[in-house]
Amino acid sequence: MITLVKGFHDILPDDALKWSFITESARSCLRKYGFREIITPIMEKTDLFVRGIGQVTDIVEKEMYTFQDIGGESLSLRPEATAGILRSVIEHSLLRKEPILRFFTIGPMFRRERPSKGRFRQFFQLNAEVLGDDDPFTDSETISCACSILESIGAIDLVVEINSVGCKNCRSIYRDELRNFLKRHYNNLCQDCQRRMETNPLRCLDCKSPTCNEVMESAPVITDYLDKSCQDHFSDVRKGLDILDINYRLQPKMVRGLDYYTRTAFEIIDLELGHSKAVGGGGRYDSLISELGGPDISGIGFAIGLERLIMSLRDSDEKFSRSIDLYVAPLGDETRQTCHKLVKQLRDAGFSVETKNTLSSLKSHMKQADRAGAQKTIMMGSEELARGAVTIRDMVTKDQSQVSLNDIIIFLRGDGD
RNA sequence: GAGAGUGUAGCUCAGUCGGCAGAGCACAGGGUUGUGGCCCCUGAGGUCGUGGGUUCGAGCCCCAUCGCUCUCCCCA
Repeated sequence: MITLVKGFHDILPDDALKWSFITESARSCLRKYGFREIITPIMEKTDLFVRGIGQVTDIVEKEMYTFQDIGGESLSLRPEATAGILRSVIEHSLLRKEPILRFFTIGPMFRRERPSKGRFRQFFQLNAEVLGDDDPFTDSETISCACSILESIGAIDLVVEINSVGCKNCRSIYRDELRNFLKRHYNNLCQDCQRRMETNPLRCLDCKSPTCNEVMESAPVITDYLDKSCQDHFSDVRKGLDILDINYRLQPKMVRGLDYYTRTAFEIIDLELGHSKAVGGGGRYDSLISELGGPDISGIGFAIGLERLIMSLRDSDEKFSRSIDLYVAPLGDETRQTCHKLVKQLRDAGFSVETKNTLSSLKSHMKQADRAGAQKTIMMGSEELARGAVTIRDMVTKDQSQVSLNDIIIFLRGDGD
């Protein structure tokens, strides 16, 4: 038997119902916020991610699916969506057609991490980006959009953790301060942090090693090093969140896994799901667009992982039960041709229809109709065939009617919606 | 990468002291010659993860190996 690739997973039909519920809820929510869908390839040139995400991030260092194409070019499966969207926007000069863009995409991302509950190597993300608008209210509006999406699929107890990681200037001042601090505590740091101290000191802040944690208690925090404009921006974002009644708390030590974030950074945590696990996160990026060759404008975006949301939905919910309009049960060999045709006519008329072509007993047809969640079952045996009629059974009320072949569609439409 | 757990029917899992391979659910047929869900009966379904060893005899004991799950970690 050939099995799944480790860390990859199938979405089987029962879960696929939840999947479409989530993506459809999200789409309708995103449309309300003015986002339009964009679909970019799952593979890009490796350099896009190296330049976009940052060379020394964990993702680029050891988690990308990177390989050499036959032509010798290095390609990678996308570990996140933003870089690809920006590449596309820049490549097609979309920002010349309109100054502000709101795009979203839903699709698979790939990271070669260790799989665990709700964490996979191929995972689906919903990703939304606002480009060309750095007003603080755009930040709070975007965060509010992310919360709305989660609420539309049933999340009740959300809290937004928010921080400002500053612009390039204040961050470089802070980074030096932090590095000085880390040097003084070098011996108490874990190996990773000793290395990260030079390459990417901010990552030390959310190191989970207990000793590092202790050290970090007294570390300087970024919010004390923000310049005037970053401070103002951050405080206006918070004002926006207050206006929109969004439940948030400040998290001065939060940093993101990707290097490109500046100023606003946030994670959304579903307290209901427990484990203080983030169901989404994102932030603002001031220079990413220009670094990728686009105009010097700012953007903000967020990502929501879908697997955990699917897990949080209940199987028993009626929304996720199998259902079709009609089941057609031909009884006896002589009715099969007429039924074969009838099924096609019903489908052409817009009904979802199942049947079983193999000759079988009525009992077996009924079981199949029940399993398929048919609203009505249409039966035809030799008697009905002779009269040019069918028997239609309502599977809920058990009422049965004799209906002439010519009147079936009228009967079904008059009876239903 | 570190730690722990677990592999037996399609699924969830029992399997006592080493002695014929089991249950529930699901599936198929019947009870009901043309009526689903509930009930009853019957049936089909197994390389006990894999390879070796001990033994008259191994699902069970020993060794090796592989897979999966969870935790740490990292994130979304």
